[in-house]
Amino acid sequence: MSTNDSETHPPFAVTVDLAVFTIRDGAFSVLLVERGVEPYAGSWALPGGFVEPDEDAEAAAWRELHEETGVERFGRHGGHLEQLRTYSAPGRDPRMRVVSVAHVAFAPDLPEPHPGSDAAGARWWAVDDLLVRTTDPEGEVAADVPRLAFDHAEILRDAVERIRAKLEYTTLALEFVAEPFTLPELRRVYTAVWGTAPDLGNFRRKVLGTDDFVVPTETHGTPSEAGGRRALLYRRGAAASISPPMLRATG
Amino acid sequence: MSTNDSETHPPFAVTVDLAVFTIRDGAFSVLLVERGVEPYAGSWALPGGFVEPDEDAEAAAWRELHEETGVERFGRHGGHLEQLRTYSAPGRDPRMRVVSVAHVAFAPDLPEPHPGSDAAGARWWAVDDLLVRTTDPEGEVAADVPRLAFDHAEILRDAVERIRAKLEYTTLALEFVAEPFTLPELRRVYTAVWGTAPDLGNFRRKVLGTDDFVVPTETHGTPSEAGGRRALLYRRGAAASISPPMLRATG
DNA sequence: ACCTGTTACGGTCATAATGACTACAACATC
DNA sequence: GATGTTGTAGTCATTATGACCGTAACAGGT
Repeated sequence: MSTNDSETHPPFAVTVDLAVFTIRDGAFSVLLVERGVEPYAGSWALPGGFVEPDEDAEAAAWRELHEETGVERFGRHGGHLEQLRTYSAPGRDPRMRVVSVAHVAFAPDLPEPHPGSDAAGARWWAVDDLLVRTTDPEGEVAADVPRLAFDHAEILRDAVERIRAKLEYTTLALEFVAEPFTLPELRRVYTAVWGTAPDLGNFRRKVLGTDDFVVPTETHGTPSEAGGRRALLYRRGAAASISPPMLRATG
Repeated sequence: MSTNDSETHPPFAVTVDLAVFTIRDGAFSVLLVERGVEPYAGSWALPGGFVEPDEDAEAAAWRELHEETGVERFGRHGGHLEQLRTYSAPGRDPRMRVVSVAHVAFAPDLPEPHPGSDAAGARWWAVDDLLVRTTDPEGEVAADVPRLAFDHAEILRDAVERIRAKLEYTTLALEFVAEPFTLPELRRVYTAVWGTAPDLGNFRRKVLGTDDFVVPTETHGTPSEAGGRRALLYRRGAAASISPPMLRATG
C-alpha cells in the first residue's frame, strides 16, 4: 500500500486455506473437511479459517492446522508449511468479500484427523481421485469422491503442481518421511507424488551424489513383510536444493 | 475459508504492491514512487494501492500499474505480470491492519513514469543499488539511493529472486525485449538480471537449440554505435519453459 | 541345509548437455 | 586495405543422465 491513503478502503475478510498432504498407504493424499455450516454445508473443502488480528497468515495457517489435525509445529518428524498464493476473485465466497491466502503443508503419515468445531467430518482423500473428479467430467473414480467447495479445486490443483515441481529441485521430499528412513522409503515419496517411479539405481546415485541430501546411519531397517534385503537407514541432511534438478519422466 | 463461519471476522484492508522491472541502459531497474502522504511521506516505496470491491488482486495490480506508469496491458511489446506472494505481518502498516498481495511485473524499456495523484515523484532505480542499500549496512552506493518504506525491501528481495530464478527455466526473458530483437540483446537481459554474462556461444546454442524459444526473421539489426557485424533479428517463440534449465554461473 | 522369491545395492555403457575455447565472417572506421 | 569490434559456427573434454545388469542380503518353505 502506498497511494490513495485518504480514500476509502473497502473492508475484506482475510482467511487462510490449507492443502495438507501426506503419504498414506503409498497414496499421495490431502486432508479435507466436511462443512457443517452454510454455505456449502455437507460439501467437502480444504480446512481453513479467519486470520486473527494479532497474527500473520502463516501463524493463522499453523493454528488452523493444529485445530484441524492436532498436529503441533512439526518436530523431528519432519514436515513443512509454506505459502502458496492468494485467491481473491470477487465472487469466490457467496457471503461477502473474502480473500484467502492459501498454504501448502505436508508431513509424514499423519494421524487420523478429528473434525474441528463446525466441521461435520474430516478425512484423507487420494489426490488423484480428487483431481480426476474435478477435472475430467466422466473420470473413473469411486462414487463417493467429492467435488470441492468454493474455488478449492483450483487451489488444490495449484498446490499439487507446486509440490510436484518442488520435488524436482529441492529436498522437500525429506519432509514426507520420518527419521530414520531408508532410500526405498524416500523413493516411494517421489513415486506417490509424481505418479511415476524413478529408476531405482539412478535415484540412489542422484540422492547419494547430492552433497548432504541424506546422512547415513550405521543401522539397517526392519525387513518389510515381503522379505528381501534390509535397507540402510538415513537421516535428513542439511542440503536444501538439488542441482541439477531431478526431473520427472521425460515423457 | 470454511470453518468458524459464525465467529467474528476482523476487517482488513487489502492492497496490492508492485515490483515493476525493466532494463534501462543495461541496468536491471525497478520503479519506485516517492510517497506524498503519511506514513513514510518523503520515503520511496513500491507503487501500489487498495483493491476495489469489484476486482481481484491481479486486476487491481493492472490498474495500479496503468495509473503509475501509463502502461496499458502489454501489447506486442512484451511484458508480464504475476502474483508474487502475500505479506501480512500485523505491524507492517502503522495505520491499520493491511494485507498486501505483492505482484511482479516487467517489460522492455518502459517510458519515464509520471507520479500518481498522491505521489511526490516516480522514477527508475538500479536494483543492485537498492539491494546494497537495504542489505549491506555500509555498502558502496550513491548517497541518494533510498531505503524503502514499510516492508518493501523484503518484497523487493523476494521479487528479484523470483525473476532471477524464473529466467533459468522459463522464457520470461523474452518479455524484457521488444520485437524484433537480436540474440545479443536477449543475452543482455540475462546479463543485467543475473549480474553475470552467460558465455556467448553457449547462450546461442541453448536458445537456438530450445524448440520455438525464438523465431528467426530474414532481416538484420542496425549496426550498434561500436560497429561490428549486424546480428540477425528474431521474434518471440511460443515456448514457455526451458528444459533442462539454463543455469546461472556455477560459482 | 538348500532352494526360491524378493528387495537392496553396486556397477556398466551409450547418449545428451554443458563449460571453456578457438577460428572465422561481417561490419564500421581510419 | 588495415584495424578493431561484434556476431556466428564449431571443437573437445567433462559431467549427468537413462537404461540396463549382476550380485548381495534377507525371509520362508521344503
